[in-house]
Amino acid sequence: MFIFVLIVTIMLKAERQQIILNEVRRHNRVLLPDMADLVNVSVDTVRRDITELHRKKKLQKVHGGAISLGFHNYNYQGVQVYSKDEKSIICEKAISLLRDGQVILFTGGTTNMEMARLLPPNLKLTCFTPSLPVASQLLVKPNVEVIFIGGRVSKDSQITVGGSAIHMLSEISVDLCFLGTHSIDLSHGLTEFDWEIVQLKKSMIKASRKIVAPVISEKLNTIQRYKICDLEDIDTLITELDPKDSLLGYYRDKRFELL
Amino acid sequence: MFIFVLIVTIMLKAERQQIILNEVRRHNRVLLPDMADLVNVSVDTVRRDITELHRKKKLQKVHGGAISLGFHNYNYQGVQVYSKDEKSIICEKAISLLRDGQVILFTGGTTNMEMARLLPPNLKLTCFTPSLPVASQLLVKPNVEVIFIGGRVSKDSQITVGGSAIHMLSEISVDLCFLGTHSIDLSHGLTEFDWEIVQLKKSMIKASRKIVAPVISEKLNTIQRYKICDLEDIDTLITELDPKDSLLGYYRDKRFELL
DNA sequence: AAAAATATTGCAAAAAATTGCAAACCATGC
DNA sequence: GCATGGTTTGCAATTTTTTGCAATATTTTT
Repeated sequence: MFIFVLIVTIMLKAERQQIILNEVRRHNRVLLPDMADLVNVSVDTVRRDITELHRKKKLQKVHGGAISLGFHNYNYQGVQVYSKDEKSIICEKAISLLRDGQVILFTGGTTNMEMARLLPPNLKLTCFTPSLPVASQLLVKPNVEVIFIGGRVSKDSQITVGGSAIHMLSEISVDLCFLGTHSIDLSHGLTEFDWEIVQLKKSMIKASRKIVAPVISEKLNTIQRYKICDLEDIDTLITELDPKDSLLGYYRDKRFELL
Repeated sequence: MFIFVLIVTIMLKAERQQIILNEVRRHNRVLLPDMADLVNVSVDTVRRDITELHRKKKLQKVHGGAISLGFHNYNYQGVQVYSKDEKSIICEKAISLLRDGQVILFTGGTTNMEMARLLPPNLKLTCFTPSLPVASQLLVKPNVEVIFIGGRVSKDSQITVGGSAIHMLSEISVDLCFLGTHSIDLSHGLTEFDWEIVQLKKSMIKASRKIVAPVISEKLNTIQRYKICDLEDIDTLITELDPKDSLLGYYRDKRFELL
């Protein structure tokens, strides 16, 4: 004998959209398949619902689901005037250094932001950063815990600087620091044009066991006003060039690793 | 032997509509065929009844049935069109409270974000916030100094939470706090569904001399799981409604200011 | 560069809405 | 009683909406 118990909860479209909207409001970010499961319809239908709610300005439709209107995501498309290839090569090399469970420190800058964007979603990390754009990129990675270094935010760079940030850095110790920089030079080391950011980066160096500097070759052999550290202070230099490239000449004599 | 018992209750139209209306109020939503079954008429008739009740604004007619007006609160067509206007009305009132030189604390949420976006460019403020979206809006204001409250960032809300943030808050004291909230109720006060955010907001209240709560009327008389504070703890309640609006009834008896 | 996930589009079946219409019903007044 | 005009109700034909599916692009991830 078979007993079929079929429980079909018929749901109105309006009701369904209400549930989706509540879920978005509550979690700020929902995935399409989750919603389809929740309200028991196909993903196509949920997609259509989300599209409709998007048209009505009740939420923001994004690839893979929806986010609440208040949820700001930095899309620095404009910044990508840089050759994307060089940057992704560097990021790829940098990401290959990462292992599950590590605690990482990211400075600001477009390279670090791109790197955060390219992090594989399965990588489990704890990331500290004083950069708003970097943080917002990291936030969409499901397995990354983000800890923001607070303090006064510099308008230009969208990085927290100043005593409070430096104090917070003095209390942490991380495995790896990806140190973005504006200029690098054989004799002058790493330099920057903003005094406050230099102070911050000095603290970051102190807080990190290993320093990795991703540097686009354009920045090689340029100098800015203020010094962050010597070449000797960094452990790994990453460029998009072949390590045998002539541009890297004297850098090879240094003790750090060249990728 | 068959016994047919046919009970036909002859029903007046008004009576029928009252039953439908009660059913809607009780269940928040009804399906058209169910109603036809309940009141023993064709679906066409019920449809006509619902259309009529919809015209009279007693319920909301939707495809396949009807939903109660209270239920979809902040969802439905008419409401959401105004949603942005409501928010700007609130923001305008809130911004009118600000003076040059003040030190302000913004929580997260869409209202605070919108408010940050609408700040007049000439206003000179120092703003603390644990919210990434709010911070990024504040950053484009030339005369606003932004200080970010650091700590672990909650993925859902893009707000820093946890001990570090609370500690940082314990060291500051500001003039005004714009306290966003999910729900407000006469007897339950301000409530929220996320425990960590509640803790954070409690700290924010302690750090502020004056508490202003901008609340869209949709959120009035709703309750969430965890309590932030009593109504008595806030100094000003801002809604988009006219202070004489009946919805605000008992709120007028409270000691705080109503805008 | 390949693979996986997500979007888009067109389509068809089912459900629901609309429309026109006629029968039934009600209240008047003759 | 009976005719008149108005309302209500159910029915059927037609149109619209909703929904899932499949084939095809596009985006994201590996």
